[in-house]
Amino acid sequence: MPPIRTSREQWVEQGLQALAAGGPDAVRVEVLAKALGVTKGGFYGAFADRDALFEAMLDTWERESTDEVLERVERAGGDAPTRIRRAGALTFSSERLLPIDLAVRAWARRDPAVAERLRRVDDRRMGLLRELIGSFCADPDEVEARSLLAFCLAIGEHFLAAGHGDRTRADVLARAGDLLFDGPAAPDR
Amino acid sequence: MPPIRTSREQWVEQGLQALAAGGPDAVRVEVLAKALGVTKGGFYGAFADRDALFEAMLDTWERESTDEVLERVERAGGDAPTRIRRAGALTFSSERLLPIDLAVRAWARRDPAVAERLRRVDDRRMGLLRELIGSFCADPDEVEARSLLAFCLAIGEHFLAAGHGDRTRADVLARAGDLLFDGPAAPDR
DNA sequence: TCATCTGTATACGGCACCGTATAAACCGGC
DNA sequence: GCCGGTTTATACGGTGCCGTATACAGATGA
Repeated sequence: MPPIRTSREQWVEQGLQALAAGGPDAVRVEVLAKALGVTKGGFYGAFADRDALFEAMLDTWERESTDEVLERVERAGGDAPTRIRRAGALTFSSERLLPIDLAVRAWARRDPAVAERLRRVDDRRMGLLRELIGSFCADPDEVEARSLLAFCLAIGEHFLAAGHGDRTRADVLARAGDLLFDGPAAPDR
Repeated sequence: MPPIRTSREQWVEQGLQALAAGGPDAVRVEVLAKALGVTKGGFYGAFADRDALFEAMLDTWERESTDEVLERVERAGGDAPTRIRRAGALTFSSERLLPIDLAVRAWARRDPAVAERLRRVDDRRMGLLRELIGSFCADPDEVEARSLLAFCLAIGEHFLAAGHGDRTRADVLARAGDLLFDGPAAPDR
């Protein structure tokens, strides 16, 4: 028996790249096949149909975005702030995960099944943020508000087109992070 | 000569609704025609092609999102905080503008021409935020950081799926707004 | 009333894509 | 070498959509 020339994983990976670049409407079986250097002939041996590919893509994304990130973070250890920053970096500085994440977010606005998966992922991330911020902020309401602000900053930043005059986006982000991750009576710096 | 039965404005409006509901890929000439109760026959008298409709849609969106909002805000008057809150409400509490805004944001990530328009719109909005926050915060770097946080909160909130336990999203948003729109030495509440 | 002008319905060719069917290419085991 | 099973190339029918061409309908102005 010949080895599998194009595995399910390859189709999923190519599908995720297409999703990141052009949204779910850009995930076309024949286009993926061309990108893989084959025709669509083999696709329907690995997947029942296009929807089955979507399911597999979302499975992969969900696992990579939560379990794999958290596992790596826990293995590396460190205190709460360190762990959180590492988790954020693994997700939102990832050349691979970030564009997929943003595409899934836009997709979730018009597909309830995607929205439910995103909710599972985001709930775990919010849990981490609460853990970090709760380590220096006592008021639970304020912990929740700061966590939401931090999460919205990490996501919304990529959907915002405004400039900042002389400053760079990185400068402003750094300062915003200081505001969020300092206690309420922080001295001016 | 018969009156125009389906005006450019009607095509644009239907196109914006489709954009809001399903992204640019959902803006299909024949689908819009069916929604308007006509066939696509008349479309190509009003627009050269589908791209011309996109241009007109973005023109309308850009004008409604900036000039019309700002004009109404200035006409209503009030101090800086009042004007800003009114501008935010007109945009992000609008059943009409909000979904279009979010769709344009996702679209801008893969179309440079859309990204440039969004930048013009966002720059004006950031200008307003600086004006509000500058009215009670002296440090320009902090003004910029708080403005970015506020803008990211307004946008990112709609791309975030996480829940907040017993609290409602509105509760958490209100508390986050307090954090942003109070001075740095705000007393606990 | 009739010519005319304008927006529309309809029909068409073309393209991209989905999912199926079938046959050929391929490799491990005999 | 040959077999058997698996993967793939190719061809096909079907669908949905774009943009064009053409004919029709209805209001307007002579």
